[in-house]
Amino acid sequence: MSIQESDVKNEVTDKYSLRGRVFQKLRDDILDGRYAQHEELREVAIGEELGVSRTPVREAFRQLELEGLIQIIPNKGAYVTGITADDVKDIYMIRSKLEGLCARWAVENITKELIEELEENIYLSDFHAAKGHHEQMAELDNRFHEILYEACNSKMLKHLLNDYHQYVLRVRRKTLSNQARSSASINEHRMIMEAIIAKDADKAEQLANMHILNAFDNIVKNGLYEVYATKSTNSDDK
Amino acid sequence: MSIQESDVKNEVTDKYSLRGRVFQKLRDDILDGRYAQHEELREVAIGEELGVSRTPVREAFRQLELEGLIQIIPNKGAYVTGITADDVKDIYMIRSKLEGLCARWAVENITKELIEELEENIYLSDFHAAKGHHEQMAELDNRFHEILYEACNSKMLKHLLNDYHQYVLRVRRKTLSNQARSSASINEHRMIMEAIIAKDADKAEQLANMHILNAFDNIVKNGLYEVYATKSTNSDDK
DNA sequence: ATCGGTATCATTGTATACAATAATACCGAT
DNA sequence: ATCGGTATTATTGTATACAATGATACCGAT
Repeated sequence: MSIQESDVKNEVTDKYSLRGRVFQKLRDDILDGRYAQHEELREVAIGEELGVSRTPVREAFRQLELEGLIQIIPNKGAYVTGITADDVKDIYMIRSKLEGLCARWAVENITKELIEELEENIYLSDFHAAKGHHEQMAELDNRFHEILYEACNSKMLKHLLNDYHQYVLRVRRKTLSNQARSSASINEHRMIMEAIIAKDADKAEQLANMHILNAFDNIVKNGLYEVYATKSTNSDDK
Repeated sequence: MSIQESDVKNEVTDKYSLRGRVFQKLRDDILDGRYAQHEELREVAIGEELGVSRTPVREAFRQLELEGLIQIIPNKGAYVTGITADDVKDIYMIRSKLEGLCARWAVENITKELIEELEENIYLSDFHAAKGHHEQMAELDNRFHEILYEACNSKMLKHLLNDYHQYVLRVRRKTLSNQARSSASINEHRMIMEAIIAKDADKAEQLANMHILNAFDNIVKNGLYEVYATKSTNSDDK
C-alpha cells in the first residue's frame, strides 16, 4: 500500500501514542468547553494529570496551536483559545462553501466504486432511519461526507474538510439528535448524490451548500448552540 | 495587550526558537520542491544538518504534519507530501471561495480604521505601480488581503486564510512579477474596496472570487506553474 | 534456493536533565 | 510607602538518555 493511501485518520488521532492521546484529550476538553477562555496550560500539570512526561505534552501543544485551539507565546506559556458560538457559526458558513466546492469537484472526479458506496450509504440510512437507530445514522452521515471528500479527488480540500468535520463532530455531540432533521438530512444527501451522478455540478454545489446551512439552522433551532461562550471580545477575564 | 491581539504571525513562525527555525526551513524547502515526493525525513539527519537536537525537529514535524506537508506514520517515519501543480490549483480555487466569504463578511464588520487602511493601501499601490516598485507592490498586495482578513471579524476565517496566504506567498515567489497583472490587480482591489464601502455584499463577494481566479490565471499564463510536480500517483489528473 | 525465525541494528517514542527566559519576591534607597 | 533593582523561583526551550518498535541481515531447516 502506498503512503498516501493510508488512513487519513491516523494523521491526527494516532490513538496509541502518548502524544496522540494527549492531543485528543486536550482537543476534546477544549472543544467541550472544559477550559476557560485564555486559561493557561502548563506542561508539567497536564503531564502529571495524564501520567506522561512533558515531551508528548509539548508535541500535542504544537499541534493544538496549529489547529488554533491554543496560542503559544514563546518562553511564556500556552493559552486556550477555545471556540465560541460565533466560531461555530463561522465554521458552518465556511464548510458550506467548501462542501459545495467538494460536491462540484466530485461531479468530475468520482469513481464508480465511490458512487456505489454513496448508494449503499443512502440505502442503509433509510433502513436505520426507519428503525430509529440513531447511532448508526450518525455514523452513516459522517461517512457520506467522507466519501465525498474522497470523491472530490483533492488532497487539499479533503484535508481541510476533514479538519472541520472534526470540529463538527464535537459540536454535534452536544446537539439533540433530532428525528425530523435526520430524515431531511438523508433526503438532502440523496439529492446531492443524484446531482453528482447526473453530472450537474451547479446543482450539486448548490445542494451541498444548502445542506450545511440547514444543518446549522437545526443546531440553532435546538438551542444547544448556547453552550458555547459568546464572543468574549474583551475587557477580559483572568 | 491582551492575548488575542498579539501578532498572528507568531503563531507559526516563531523566528527565534530552534523549533520555529526548523519548521520554517523545512516548510520552505518542501514548498520550494527541494525534497522528492515521499522522501523520508529522519530526525537525527535533519537535526545534524541544522545543528540542533531531535526535540525541536520532532516538534516541527508535528506541525508540518498538521499543515499536510508531511505524513507521519507512527513508529516508522515522516514522509514529505509536498504540493503538486494540482494542489496549487486547488488552493486557489478554495481561496477564491474563502476570500469571497471574507469580503462579504467585511461588508458587515469592517471598521472605519480598516477602511482608511484600505484606502491608504490603494493610494500607495497606485504610487508604487507608477514608479515600478515591485517589492513594495508585493508587500502592499499582501497587506491588502490581510486587512480584509482582519476586517471580516472572524477568527476562524482569518486563521484559515492566513494559512493559505503562506502557501501563496511561496508560490508567487516562483512566478514572474508581471507588470500588466499588477495594475489589473490594484484595480480589482479598488473595486472590492468600493463594494465593501458601498455595503454591497454580493458584489464584494463576487469581485473577491474573481480576483483570486484572475491571479491564478496569471500564474498559469506565465507558465511558472510547471515548476511543481504533476500529480504523482493516480492515472488521472483533474 | 526458499522459507521461517532470531539477532542485530536503525529509528522513533518517551522521560529526564540541563539551560535560558520570564515572573515574582524581597530588599534597600529615597 | 514607593520605586528600582537584584535574587529567587517557576516555567518553557533544548539536549540527551533510555525504551520500544520496526527493518534488516543472518542462519539453519527443508
